[in-house]
Parts: sequence; C-alpha cells; structure tokens
Amino acid sequence: MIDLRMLREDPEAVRASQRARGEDDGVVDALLSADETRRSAVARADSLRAEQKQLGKQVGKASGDEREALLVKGKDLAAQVKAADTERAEAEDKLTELHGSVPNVVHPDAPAGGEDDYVVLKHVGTPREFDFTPRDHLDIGTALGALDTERGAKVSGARFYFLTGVGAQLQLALLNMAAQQAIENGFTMMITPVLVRPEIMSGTGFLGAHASEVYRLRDDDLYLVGTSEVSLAGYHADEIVDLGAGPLHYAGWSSCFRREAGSYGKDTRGIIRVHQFDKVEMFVYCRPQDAEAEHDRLLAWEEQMLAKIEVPYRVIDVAAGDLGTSAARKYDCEAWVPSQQAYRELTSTSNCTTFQARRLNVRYRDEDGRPQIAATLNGTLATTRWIVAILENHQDADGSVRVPEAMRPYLGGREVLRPA
RNA sequence: GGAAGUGUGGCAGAGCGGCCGAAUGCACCCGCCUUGAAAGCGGGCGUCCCGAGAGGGACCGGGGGUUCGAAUCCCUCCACUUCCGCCA
Repeated sequence: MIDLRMLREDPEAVRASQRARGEDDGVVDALLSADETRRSAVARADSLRAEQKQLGKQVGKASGDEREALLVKGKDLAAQVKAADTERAEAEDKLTELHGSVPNVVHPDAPAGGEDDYVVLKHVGTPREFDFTPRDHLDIGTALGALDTERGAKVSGARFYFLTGVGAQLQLALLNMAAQQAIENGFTMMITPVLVRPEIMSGTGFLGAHASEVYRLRDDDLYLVGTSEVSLAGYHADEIVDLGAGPLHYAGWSSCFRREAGSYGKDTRGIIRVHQFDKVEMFVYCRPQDAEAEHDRLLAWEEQMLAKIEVPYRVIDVAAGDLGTSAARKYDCEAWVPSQQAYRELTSTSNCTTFQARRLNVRYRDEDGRPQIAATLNGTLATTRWIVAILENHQDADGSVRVPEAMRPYLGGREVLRPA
C-alpha cells in the first residue's frame, strides 16, 4: 500500500508514477475522494459513539423513571451509532479496496514504459566465441545425465523436471555456494515455509495483478510461494522490529512454485521457465532512508555470485511497467545464453520501499522512539535457472562442461563434467 | 481425525455486564539519594484512527451476535497446550 499522507500532499507524484507504469492515473482522484469520505465517516461515527458512552454512564447511575427514560433514549442512540458505524465500515472497505489496488510509487529515476523499455546499466564479461555450434542446456544436461524433462512431464506435467545425478549435485553446489556467501556477508540463513496464509501472500503484493501466477490450495486456504520473499516478508508481520543495530539481513532457501499462466509456448524447452525450482533469496528490512543504499548492496552481492559462475551478463534497470506491484525500482542481472543468443534473467533485486511493510504492518522505532513503517528489499542469490547459464557457457565440443573454479569446492573438487 | 483446556499491555498475572485501556509484580526510562552502584523514594512507561489544537474514538487472539452498555454472555474461525487415534 502506498502512503496516503504522501498521496494527499503530493498527488501529482502518484499520477506520474501511474503514467510511468502505463496505468490509469484516475485512481488517484478516486483514492483521494474515498479517503475524504472515510475521514468524515469516522468523525461522525466517533462523536455519536462518544455520546453513547456518556449516556451509558448515566444509565448506570440512574434509577426509576429517570432510568427508563434514559434507556429509551439509549435505544435510539444505539441505532444511530450502528448506522453511522456501518457507514464508516463501508467507507473504510471501499478505501482499503482502492488503496490495495494501487501499485507502489515508482522511483523517479526508473525508466518509464513497458517490458522492453529497460535501460542497460552495464555489461560484464564478453560472450564467448564458439568454434562449434553450441548446444542448448537441455541437450547438454540430458547427455550429462543431469536433467530429465521427459520423466518430469510424465510424473508431474509440462514444465516439471528431475535434476538427476550430477544435475542435482550442481544445484546443491550452487545453492550451498549462495548460502555460504550470504552467511559470510552477515545474513541469517533461513529455510522457510513454502505454504503461506492468504494475508501473507496478499501482503507481499502477489495477489493483485499477478494472482493467476500463484498456486492456491483451496481445501486448506493456503498459497504456495513463488519465492521465499513471501515467507520472509511475513516473518516480521505485525511486529516492531529492532533496527538499532542496522538493517536485518535474511537469506531464504526454498522451493518456489509458479503457475506460469499465460506463458503458453514461451520457453517450453528445458528448465528456463518451470513450475517449480529452488532458490536462495536475500531479504532486507531497513529504515526507508537506507533502502536505496541497501538496494545497491543487494545488487553488488548478486554480482559477486555471478562472478563465481564466470558467465557474461548485463545489468538492467527494469522499466516502470514491468516492476510488479510492490517494487519502486528493480535491477535484473541477465546472463548470456549462447543457444538463444540472448540475455536471460538470473537475478532480480527489488526495492519495495514501505509498500510491503505497510501492508504487513512491519515497523521499527525511530530516533524518538516513535513507530515507523519499515522498508523491505529482496534479491536473488542463486536459482535452478543458473544451471542453464553454467552448462551453456562452459560447454565444450565433446559435450563436457567446465566447472567454474569457485564452484569446485562444492562439487568435491570436480573440474569437468563429462557425458557418460 | 476425536476430546478437553487456554488465548488480557515487553514478560508474568488479576479482572462482579456499567466505576476497566484495564489491578499488581517484573522489566524499561527520567529524577532524588550515593564517591559510584545496588536498595529505597517520586514520576513516567502500549498501539492505531480522526482532529490545527483542545480533545474524541478504537483495540483485552480474529470476525460476528445479544444488550441502552461487553475484556466479562453467545456463535464462529484461528493459534497454542494436553490426552486418544492415525501416519511418518
């Protein structure tokens, strides 16, 4: 949820944000008016209630005819209070609904526009020249006995897979390396629930425009998380966290589940786009004024990981229309995928400012001891998809794959993976 | 899955349907005392909403109900505890 106080003071900033996202800026006026309606409804209900309380005290002391008269009056007042309170509740519901539908205010420096309007911030490394035709990760992985998508489909359907043998080891190596780095950088390692309650899923902003992406267990009224960001954001819901010693850094290790509704036909080969994968994710709670600096740190940690797998990548500043509901700004690191001659997302780091924390009611105490809404950020350290970039960029003509040096300690010292 | 119980402020723990936003203790903060500390004494000590302010309102797990009036009665959901069963 966006800050309503900010909205009242500077509605034009929110309109500009909506336009940058390519969304309706008319909601700003609707929201302002709903806010006004609510506030007057609250004032009316409160004063009637005050009157009722006064009367209630008199009834307690009175007796006889006087008491009878007061009771009659009280009955009438009770009806008025009830009516006013219903009006207040309706005004509040309407405001909440509208409020919840407005995405975060984008950072003024984020590029405007849609998916293709990103700005490339930098390139790191150069795509390798192959003196043979590079194969794609599915071919390489299958030959290595690392990947089995056919049986994945047999058992679970399209976009499911088995990581087998060295493939499973590769993923463990990657995630362990990520966990290790997180711990070295002061993160608290977490293994999180992957099923969460509706309030938590909704609080993180994933039940808005992207609700169809989320798996839901109707029988139990639970949702499968698409990232441990959800669980980690919920971790401190309804709490006043202590940021006295600086931002809180958590790293969540979990499986992630995505319906991939509406992506029919896209990335159907291999494990680029799948319904289930594993991820180590960084998550930060901090003061709003520290959020941008934390965002830069998250990006740096992502690049530290990318350096370890020795693949060429670029960093993009994601355009406003592609930010998702909660982010004010987002940087993606995209690795070069030789078989596609394209850069594909390996990491994504979002600054959600106070948007998520306001919904989840996560606060901290400022210098004066006053509770204030915290800011939250997240960023990827490693995912199953990274295997794609590793296999394809480090392949050789004979189908073997060189193991990046930093990963070798996590693979028992192996330097090369060879087909059987 | 079945049965019983519990859910009050940072913690512990009282609370007859009106005098309860809520006793008391601990913790915490400020002051006095002290060379310093402890003890002792005095004061303070929740969150949210509306309001320029004065002030008003809400909150005793969540939601609903009864009543002129609910922390207190009823319903329901959730969480936790214990017992039984079942499965790992």
